[in-house]
Amino acid sequence: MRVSIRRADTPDPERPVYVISVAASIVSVHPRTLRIYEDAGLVCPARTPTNIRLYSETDIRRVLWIRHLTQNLGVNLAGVRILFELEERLGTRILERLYDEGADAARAAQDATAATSEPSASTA
Amino acid sequence: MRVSIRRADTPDPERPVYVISVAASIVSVHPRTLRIYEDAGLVCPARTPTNIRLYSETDIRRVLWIRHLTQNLGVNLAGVRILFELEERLGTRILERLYDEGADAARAAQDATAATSEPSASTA
DNA sequence: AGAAACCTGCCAACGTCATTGTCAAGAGTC
DNA sequence: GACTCTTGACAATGACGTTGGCAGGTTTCT
Repeated sequence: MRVSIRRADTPDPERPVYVISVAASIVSVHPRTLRIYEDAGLVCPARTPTNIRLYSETDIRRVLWIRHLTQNLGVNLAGVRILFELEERLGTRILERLYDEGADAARAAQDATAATSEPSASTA
Repeated sequence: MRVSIRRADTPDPERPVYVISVAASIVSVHPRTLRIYEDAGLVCPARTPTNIRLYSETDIRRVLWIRHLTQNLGVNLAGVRILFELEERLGTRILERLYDEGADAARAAQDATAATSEPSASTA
């Protein structure tokens, strides 16, 4: 019957599942960095009733965007905040355009390195 | 009939008029800074046939945006470049929204008085 | 012609930021 | 009970933004 607690059968990207150490290893950053992002208002992971951070897939995706913007495009956290707020205000997926743009630049730059496992354009 | 060389009777904001020292004093920065902005691809002042930079009103406006974004909002030059490219891609005046946003933040920060005529659509 | 301002390129200083890292004391989880 | 989480502080490293100077050369104005 399997009426047990539902696990991966509900692929809700909003569901908070990853504790900070797991989230940090997923996105390959120090847990400290994730806390800094949160202090900067760039990610808002859920909390357990006992105050433990839990990151959802959406949170992870968001962090990957921050990494892409800061590491690949050189934008600082203030710029990331502006872009996020802008996207929210415009209700548009401007980040995807940015990613395409970055991809264009990167491709034009060296063209090598296929296998782009970066934040995929979910496209809704 | 005054068919002489036309001066201020053509208020074309695109016309290159200010040499770098004048432009720098207008926007209150070091000439060095303007050259850095140009190296970063953020402004492209015209040049005389003998290679002297000439800034138009539009260029000045653009530099003032850079100053606003960097000094008031803390965005770095990479972020400014992204925002400029984004605005160009979208064909929208997103910078003005940013300015309103910054004005809102500043007003809300120091002008703690109520009387808010707008129900800022946060809450999500 | 001569002074002043422009050009490019380099270097340097100062403050700030981004990231990682650690240590502490306390609380939650397995 | 051992491990991981919480916040808060402190520090080191590397990079960036801005101003500033200096070199040697060209353009502009008087």
